[in-house]
Amino acid sequence: MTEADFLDDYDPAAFERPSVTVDLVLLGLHEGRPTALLVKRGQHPFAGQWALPGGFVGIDEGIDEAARRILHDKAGIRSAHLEQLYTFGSVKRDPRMRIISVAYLGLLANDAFESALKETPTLLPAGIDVPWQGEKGGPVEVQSPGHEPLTLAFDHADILAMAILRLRGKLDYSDVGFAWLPKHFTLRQLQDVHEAILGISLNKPAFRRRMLDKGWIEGTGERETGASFRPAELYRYKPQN
Amino acid sequence: MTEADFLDDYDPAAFERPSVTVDLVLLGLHEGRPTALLVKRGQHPFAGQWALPGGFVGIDEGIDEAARRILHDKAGIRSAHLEQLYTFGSVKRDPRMRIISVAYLGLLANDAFESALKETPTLLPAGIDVPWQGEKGGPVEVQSPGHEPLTLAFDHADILAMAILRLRGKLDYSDVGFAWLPKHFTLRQLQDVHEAILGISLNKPAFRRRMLDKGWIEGTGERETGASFRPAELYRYKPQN
DNA sequence: TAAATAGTGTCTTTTAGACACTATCGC
DNA sequence: GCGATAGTGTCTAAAAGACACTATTTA
Repeated sequence: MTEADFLDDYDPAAFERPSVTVDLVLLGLHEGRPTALLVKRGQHPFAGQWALPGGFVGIDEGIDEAARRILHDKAGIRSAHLEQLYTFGSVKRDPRMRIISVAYLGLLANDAFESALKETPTLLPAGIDVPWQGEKGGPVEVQSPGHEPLTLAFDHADILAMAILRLRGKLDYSDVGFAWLPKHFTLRQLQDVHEAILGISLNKPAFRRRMLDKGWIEGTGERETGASFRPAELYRYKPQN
Repeated sequence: MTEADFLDDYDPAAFERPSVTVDLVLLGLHEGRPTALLVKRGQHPFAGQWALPGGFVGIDEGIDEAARRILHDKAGIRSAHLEQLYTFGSVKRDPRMRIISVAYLGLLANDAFESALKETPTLLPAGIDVPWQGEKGGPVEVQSPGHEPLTLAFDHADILAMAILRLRGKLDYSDVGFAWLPKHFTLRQLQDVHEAILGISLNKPAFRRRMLDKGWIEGTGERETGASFRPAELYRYKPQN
């Protein structure tokens, strides 16, 4: 082993180290469409533009742990479906310095989403236009509550687009479709979630068959209340197969 | 904005920074089964055990760039299908210091795989047992060329298991299935690749129909040579849809 | 012509879409 | 009963598995 190899393996101080951050794509279903929670940047670069909430990873903190901490610090949320999305590490992605960012996808149930908005009024619920464009998706458009198009800071538009793609891709072989729903939900609500994520409308009988055949949900025997028409049965997510 | 927020945003020196590395899961099809290229660790920790090839990310180097550099430095390979897999960032994953590692999946065509083995004899081609275990996969067993079970250093067994899962998951909606094949290949070779990755055997007519209907491949009109039986037609991968 | 694999025809099974129909609630 | 939505029956279309059959090459 050469000395260079030795140093490669043993002396990390020989390398200048990048900063590592976590950025969160926090998505909920707001006014019927996928919506992300954004924060406004106060300083340059990208002052005044909207960005994903994020923060530095502490030296004694795992990255998943950091993501949960930032979820709490920036949005006041203690529990959500949180999964790692992708790591963005181009040299120039932050003009100030070298920052490698591990992006996380966070799915917020409606109550968590609304209470985050209420408790942290600086958060912006930005609607996401999800054009169908075949399976592969395409660029997503992010809009202010007044439906004005928004430009995101840094490479955050790429991160957001990747989050939507991931969500779509995992929709029918994982449980992500349930993250936006309360514990008990109707099949129509579940279908609304799928339609919002895919950006298309689905066939009702086929959807019901598919969901029931998967064995992921079970009826509770209870029915929804408050509707001025026939109340639907409430289902619950049944974790294991 | 409080001073703490200001520092959070602007003074990365306030944080001790982790080291960031790239680890490569380099997979080829060797002796009929998925096989990873491993390097032997000379020093503690995990001295004498096998590990994924990896290295530090330079401060002026993007992470994709670092992955390509390490692919070349450690395995002498200049071109391969290389995609980011997942980022591993537990605090204790390296007992010496805080290291966050971005894992990459590299798929090597047969000629690249064999020439890497020849030019870098310290690389070990470790066979991977891929039990079917439903769609979700399970733990993978890694074996030496003599079929002895191997224990991998660090959390590299987890990384490898995730690579296999990724490969399986992407098999029928992406082009990863072609990465292990030469430019021109027979449908039987393509099916062999799929069967090796999935760990099950597939129905021949159904497989052929599916592949041809996808529109991803086209016949070349040429036929394989050297077989002592009816030669199969050679196909090529047709990139765009 | 024998051996071996390439490649196909076709039947069955499964799954998804279409669409109309019935059921059940509040008012 | 009316309006509205829940929930289902059934036909059709598309896709996948099973399996036997034909085709084409070398030796």
